[in-house]
Amino acid sequence: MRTVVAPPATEGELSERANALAGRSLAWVADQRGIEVPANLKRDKGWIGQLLESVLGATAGSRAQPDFPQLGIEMKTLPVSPLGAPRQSTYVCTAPLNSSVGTVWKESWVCRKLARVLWVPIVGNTDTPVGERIVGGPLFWSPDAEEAAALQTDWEELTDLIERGEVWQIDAKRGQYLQLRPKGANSEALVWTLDEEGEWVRDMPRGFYLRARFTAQMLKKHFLLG
DNA sequence: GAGTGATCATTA
DNA sequence: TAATGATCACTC
Repeated sequence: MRTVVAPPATEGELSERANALAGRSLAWVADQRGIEVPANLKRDKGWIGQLLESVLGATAGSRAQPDFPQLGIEMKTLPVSPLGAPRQSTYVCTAPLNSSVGTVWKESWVCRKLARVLWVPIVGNTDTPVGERIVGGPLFWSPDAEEAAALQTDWEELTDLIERGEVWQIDAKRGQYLQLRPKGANSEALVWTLDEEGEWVRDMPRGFYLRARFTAQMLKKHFLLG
């Protein structure tokens, strides 16, 4: 059995661990943990994220909590091209379609999840073998006033529609930076939600995602200021 | 090529 | 079933 890496006690310690991985290949990182590198991610879509969680000492599991509960930090890998451009949108959290709570931005899952994030860029293209992709320099991030305001605007628009029972007419085109997309095992997956008339109906589970243009701007700011 | 909608694995 | 980790794959 593999040993478990103890959670970092401080953000500084987490930063040290993350920086120690910068420049390393995923094959090297996986070898540290005695983990095999899959030929492709077709059936292991979350492999990179779970590998990094394992090596950094994040709490394993799929609980609705930050990866580092004591530090209040969420870790996310970010696939980027060799030029540094994000290749995909980033999943934030599940959208609550059936709960009557959290209608205030500051208390929302999105706001709390993004309050403090450790971004770990993974450099490579789709055709780059998984093991040859390189871990980039970590970025500890919190949204600035501008970013927070933009996210809040998008979140409020989407949340308002959910509350009005109009989830069925939301598609991924809404939202400047934050979008709502299907997030289930497949298109057949169902969850309970309320329609316009307050009747319980079944619909697709959804999740909030950050558009690539948002993370691209974020990296650009960091690059220019750093 | 970008972006949306679909999908895969695992754990609680 | 619902949450986590995301990328795949098809359409435009």
